[in-house]
Amino acid sequence: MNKPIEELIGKKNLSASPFFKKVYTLVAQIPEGKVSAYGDVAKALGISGAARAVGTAMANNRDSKHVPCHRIVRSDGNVGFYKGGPEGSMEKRKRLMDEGIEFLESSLKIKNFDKFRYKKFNISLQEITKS
DNA sequence: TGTGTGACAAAGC
DNA sequence: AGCTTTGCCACAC
Repeated sequence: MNKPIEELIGKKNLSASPFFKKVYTLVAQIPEGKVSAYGDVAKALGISGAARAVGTAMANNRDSKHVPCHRIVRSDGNVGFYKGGPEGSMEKRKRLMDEGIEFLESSLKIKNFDKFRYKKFNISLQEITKS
């Protein structure tokens, strides 16, 4: 038997689990030119302490075409990791800059984080409730 | 059931 | 302003 592709590329198939599906649904709402923190997403789901779990969800995102995981950053304005780890941080920064996000000079930190921060997620009761 | 993992966060220094 | 420490959570095995 061949190994599943997920294993070959270093990702596991977490995207099917309920929690991650909800996360992806929210992240998909973030418009271009806006960013949100891992913790913001967790909070929107009513699990304010699950920032770390949101990070896990991003690391295992299978559908970057519809789930703009580069728009999820750290609560202090640092871009955080991308595409599996710190190697991707610069690319993440570039992608965000291309969308109009401003950065501090030679830094991975967003300037005026507040100004670009998106928190108003639309959550239907259904999405939360459905286990 | 219990343990280990990680793209985090807030507090402490 | 930049560490380190400690707490957190969902999920895989």
